[in-house]
Amino acid sequence: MSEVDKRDLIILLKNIGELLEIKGESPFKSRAYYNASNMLENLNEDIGELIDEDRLKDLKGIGDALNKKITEFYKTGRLQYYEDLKQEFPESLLDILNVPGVGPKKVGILYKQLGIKTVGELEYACIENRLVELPGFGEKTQKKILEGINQYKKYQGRYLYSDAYGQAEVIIRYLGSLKQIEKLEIAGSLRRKKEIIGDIDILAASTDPIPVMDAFTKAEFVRDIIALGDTKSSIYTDMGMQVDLRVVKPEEYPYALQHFTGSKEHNVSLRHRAKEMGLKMNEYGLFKEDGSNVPVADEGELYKAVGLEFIPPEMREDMGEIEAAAEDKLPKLITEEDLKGIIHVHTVYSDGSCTIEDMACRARDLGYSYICITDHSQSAFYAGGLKPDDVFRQWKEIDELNKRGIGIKIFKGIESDILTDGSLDYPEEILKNFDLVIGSVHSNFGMPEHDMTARIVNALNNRYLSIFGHPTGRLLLSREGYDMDMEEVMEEAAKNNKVIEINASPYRLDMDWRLLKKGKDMGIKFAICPDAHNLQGLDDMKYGVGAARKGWLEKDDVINCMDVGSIFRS
DNA sequence: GCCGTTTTCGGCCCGACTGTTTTCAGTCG
Repeated sequence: MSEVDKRDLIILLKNIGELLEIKGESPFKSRAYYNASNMLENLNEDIGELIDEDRLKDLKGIGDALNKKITEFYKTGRLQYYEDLKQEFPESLLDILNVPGVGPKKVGILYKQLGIKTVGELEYACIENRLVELPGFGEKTQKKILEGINQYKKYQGRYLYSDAYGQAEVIIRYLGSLKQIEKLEIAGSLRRKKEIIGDIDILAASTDPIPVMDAFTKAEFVRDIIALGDTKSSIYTDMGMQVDLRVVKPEEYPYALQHFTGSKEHNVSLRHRAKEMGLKMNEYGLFKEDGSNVPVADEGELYKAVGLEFIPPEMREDMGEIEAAAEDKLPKLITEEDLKGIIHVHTVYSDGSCTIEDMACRARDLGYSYICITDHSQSAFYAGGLKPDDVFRQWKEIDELNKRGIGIKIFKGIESDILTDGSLDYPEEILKNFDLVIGSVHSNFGMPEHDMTARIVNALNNRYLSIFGHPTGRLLLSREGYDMDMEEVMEEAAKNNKVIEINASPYRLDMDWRLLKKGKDMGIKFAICPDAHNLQGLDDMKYGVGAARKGWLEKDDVINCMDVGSIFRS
C-alpha cells in the first residue's frame, strides 16, 4: 500500500469514528476506529503486505469487522460502510468539529434539528439566533460557538512549534514572578516538541491557586478568558493562541506533570498498564487499591513505580516507548551537545544574507568545530544559484579563510537542485570537487507520484550526492509535500548509503520524525541541518534535534555527530 | 468494535469546567 493510500486509510478510520460519535453510537465503538487509525499510523509495516498474508487481524485493535473493512478499502479503494455513513451524515460535518466548543453531540443536534452541514451555515444560524432554542443549548452556548468560529477562521488553532514556544516563554516569565508559584513548567505537546502545536499547556504547583488564576487571567497578554476555575483556567492570548494553566498542590506536581505532558495516547497506555498492576493513575497521584498513594519525587520515580525506565517527553507518543521502557530498551537519545558541526548553510553567494565568514564565526561561537557552506546551484535562478564561476570564486574564498584560520574548519558544499530528470545541477568535474553535495527538489513540485519517485531515486543513485535535502518539500501549515513513494525512496537511500536530511527549520522539520525510527531500522543515517539563511538560522539546530529525539535517534544515527573524515570527501 | 491468566460477555482511562440543568451532559485535554 502506498504512503498516500495509507494516509487515506488512516483518515478514513478517524472520520468513521467521528461520524459514529455524531450519530450517537457507542463511544467505545468510535474509539475502536480511533485506536485502529492511530495504531496504523504508527505501524512500520506495509499494510498491503499484511492483508495479502492475512496477518492484519493479528494486530492489536483489529478484529473481524475492521479486518474486513480495511481489506475492502485496500482491494477496491473505497468502503461501502463509509459511503453509507456519509449518506446519513455528510463528511462536511467533520470540519465543524474543529470549531472549539463544538463536539460530536452538538454537531449531531445541529445537523438533525437545523440541517447545519458546514461551519458557514453554523455561523449564519448563530447570527440569526437560531441555536438558543435547541435542547442543551442556550444564549451563552450560541455566543461561545460564534467566538469559536472566529477563532477557527482566524487561526485554525495551529501554530509552528517555534511560535508557540516563543509565546510560552513570555507566559512562563510572567508566571515565574508570582510568589505563590513553587514550581512551573511547560507541559503538553510543546514539552513533547511536536512540530505543530494546538494550544499551550502550563503546569504550576502552588498551595494558593486563586491568586495565581487571578493573575493569569488578568495578564497583559490575555485577549479573552475561555474558562476560569480554581485549578484550571484557559485564555486566548493577544496572538490568538489558547493557553491552559493548571495549578496543583506541590505534592501532586510529578503526577500532574506526567499527566499533562501526554500524549493522550501515551497516557491511556500508561494508565492501562497501571491498572493491570492494580494501581489507579491520575493527575493527583498513583493510588493502590486501598486508596493510599505511591509517593514519588519526580517523573522518573513515577515511571519507575509502574516498572518503567524514564521515558523522555519527546518519545511519549505511544509508538512503542512503553514496551521498550519495560524491557530497558529505550534509546539513548541524541542531544544538542552531541553535534559537532553544521551542514547546509546559505550565504550572500545565493539567497543568504550573511557572508561565509560571518556564518562560520557564529557557528564557531556556538561551539561547532566545522561548517559546510551549501549555497544553491545554478538552476535555482530565483535564489541566485551559483554559476560555475561563482562556485570557483567561493572555493577560493573558503580556501583563503581556512588558510588564515578563523577557529573553525569550513567545508565546500552545494545544495544542488535535483533536476526534473533526477540529474544534479553541475557537470561531473565540478561535482566531484565539492566536499559534500546535498540534493534537493526545488522545482516541478506537481509531478505525478511515479515520476517524482523516479526522479528522486535517480538522484539517489548519483555517486556525488551525499545528502537528500528536505525530502518531502513540505512547508508546515502552508504547503503539502510533493507526491512520492517515501517507502521506495527510503529503500533506495538505504541501499546506496545516502544520508537523509532532517531539515531543522521550524517551517519544515522535514523529514518527518514519524519516519525516522523506520529509517534507522533500515540502516539509514541522518543529517540535522539548519538550512540557515542568516545568523539566527543557525539557532534552529535545536528544533532538528527535537525532531530527531521524537524519532528515537541516537548520536550514532546522525552524521554531524561523527568525525569529519566519515562525512566529507576531502 | 475490540478483547481475554476473572475470556465469548461485559467491560473499555480519568477528571475539570461550563452551561443548562435541578443532577448532569457535553467538551476538552
